Amino acid sequence: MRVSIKDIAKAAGVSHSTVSRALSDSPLVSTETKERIQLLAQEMGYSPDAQARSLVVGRTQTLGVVVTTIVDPFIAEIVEAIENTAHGHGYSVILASSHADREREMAAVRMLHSKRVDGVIVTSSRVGALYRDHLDSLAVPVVLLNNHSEQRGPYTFSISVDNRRGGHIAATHLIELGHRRIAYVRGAADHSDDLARFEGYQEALIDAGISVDPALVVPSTGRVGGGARALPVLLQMSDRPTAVFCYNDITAVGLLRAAREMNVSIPRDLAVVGFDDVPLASYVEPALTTVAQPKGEMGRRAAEMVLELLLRGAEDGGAVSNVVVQGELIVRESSGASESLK
Amino acid sequence: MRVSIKDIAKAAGVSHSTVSRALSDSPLVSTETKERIQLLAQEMGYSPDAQARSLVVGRTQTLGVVVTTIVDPFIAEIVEAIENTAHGHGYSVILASSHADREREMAAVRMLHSKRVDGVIVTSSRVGALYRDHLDSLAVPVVLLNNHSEQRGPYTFSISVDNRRGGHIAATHLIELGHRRIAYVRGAADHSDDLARFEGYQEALIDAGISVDPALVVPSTGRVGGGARALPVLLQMSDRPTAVFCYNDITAVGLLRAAREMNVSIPRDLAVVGFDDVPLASYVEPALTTVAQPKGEMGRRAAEMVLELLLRGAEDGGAVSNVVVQGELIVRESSGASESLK
DNA sequence: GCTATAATTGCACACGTGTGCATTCCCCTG
DNA sequence: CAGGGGAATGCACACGTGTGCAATTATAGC
Repeated sequence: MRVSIKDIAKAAGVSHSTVSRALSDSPLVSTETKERIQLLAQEMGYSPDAQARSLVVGRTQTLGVVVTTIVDPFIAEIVEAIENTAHGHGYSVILASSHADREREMAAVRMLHSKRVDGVIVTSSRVGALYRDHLDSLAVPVVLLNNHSEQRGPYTFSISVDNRRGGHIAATHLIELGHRRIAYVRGAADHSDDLARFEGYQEALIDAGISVDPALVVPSTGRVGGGARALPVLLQMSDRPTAVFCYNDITAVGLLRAAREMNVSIPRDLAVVGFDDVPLASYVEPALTTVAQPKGEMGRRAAEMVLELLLRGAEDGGAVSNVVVQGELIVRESSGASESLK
Repeated sequence: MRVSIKDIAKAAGVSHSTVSRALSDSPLVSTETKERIQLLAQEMGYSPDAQARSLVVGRTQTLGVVVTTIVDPFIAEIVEAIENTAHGHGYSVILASSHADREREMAAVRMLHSKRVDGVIVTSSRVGALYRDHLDSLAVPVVLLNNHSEQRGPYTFSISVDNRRGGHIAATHLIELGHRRIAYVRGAADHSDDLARFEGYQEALIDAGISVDPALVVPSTGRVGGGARALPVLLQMSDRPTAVFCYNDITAVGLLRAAREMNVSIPRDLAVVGFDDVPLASYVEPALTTVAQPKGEMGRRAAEMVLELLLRGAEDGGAVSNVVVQGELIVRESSGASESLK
């Protein structure tokens, strides 16, 4: 049988109130009884019931995390950081995968609501207006990570990477290596991330006095196959590019693989830069130059933001502002020394 | 303000008991009031409090999952499967990372205990006797995934891959390709997984009438660097092996990378087989032949096992037996057509 | 119309914990 | 010695939900 404070109270010959106070180290209990009760609790194998406690104090010390899938190493790293900082503040994490399915996303929110989580973090979801309302109905602070809508509700805040600046950094890197004909392989059609990275790429070219050639922009899918199919398109151009910036690492990896099969030497024939810094990027051959998203930082700051909102009380959230974090260029082999231009 | 069944009761002019029954669709309530109350509940935005409910029914509909780190894609895939089947049965998952740290492992168990999870799944932890006792003190079914101790407590059950058979399959594959001098690169020194795979490897050789040459067994670390360092050792042997079975994929990947730098052609000069089937295995060049652990199946069965134990009642767990799942050989390029022998 | 029975609803308690308030006891001070 | 005050403890209620039992009402059978 599970032991409650009442059992301890009976064993110690005091009321359950005294036990409750003794275990929370209240100054209202004499030192000796406090020690006696604490010892007794340990002997009897007492474990406090978090449910009962949170029922009365109104807090569960629990954060809800909604992901599309935990299998994505990118997301996993964020969740890891969230779990770590949550743990550091005495919070635990309840996980829900949505699989980008509207129905499951709703179910997840309902579940988190019922479990009375103190706050929610949602990663990489395409948060529609409807879903956002649903989130707001939790009446609990919500932090959106890399979401694709800029809206902000009374309870929702966001953290996202500066895609435009990231695109700028990537293109500038190639420009500084001496490239002037730089292609861009796009992501999925309606993706706002893609748009921002593309804009950054264009700005970098303009800043360097290079005119933007629409012919160098090839549409793709954001997946491995898309990257592979993009390479021949680049090679068949009349005035070939000497470098390419890919929407994301996965696209770049597909392109790299195609390059090997077609005997195109990277970076001698074509310099390649990706985006995200997935684990694979450093394992691939040649290792991929990329703009790293600070996943750990994003997870950590998301958790910290929720915790701060919890401290202030949700209604005072006005003082907390959305956060934009910066990506970092990681130079590896695929952008190389650019021998082709020397 | 959050709305409870009492609020609904007041609005409907009935007692809270009737509301409770109406919402759980009890036959004790007339159809019309049932409908009226359900409608009212929806209008008022009612969300049941899972805490309060589980306080009285004694179940939280929650599973605790303890992992070393969620960043490991191997573990992530298992957790994904657990979350999916748990969700399918109306359970949610609370996640705790231990980082292989004894202190955090203990903290995780304490936390799960307080949160009153109905069951626990622990992946890839080196469960010491002390820790096992700690787990048993939860008085809740516990399933250990790929744990390294065979012990079984009153509440603990286990699911693990058949490492011995996996090693046998890997070695047999190489033998069938015509190899007779097959090396084995070991894992970390005290790892029981390594031992079992090694035994399977030896048995396969013996079954094929090939004598086991201790010189062909090289110690390593189970990490990338260890695999890289193992290659020169193999090459410097007087009677060189034509194939090598590595303790795990990571070791094999390190070896592959070293091979590229040393201009050793895989699989022409050396056939390579790994173990685990990490995502990287299919991306690496040449793609790695490996023995896949059925991660999805393991996660799913772990969750199902816990749920079944929950149904039977924990004390009747005697009828549930530990499970051993089989790995599957996935032939890719690194074991190739073995041209070197023709 | 009366009674037996079924249908519907409310009362009261339980789950385990926290906390405001009253109570008791003791010691100190005037 | 009386009174005041502080320290320590218990009482009782609250949190939101489920449920056994009693109470009330409606229905049916005669």
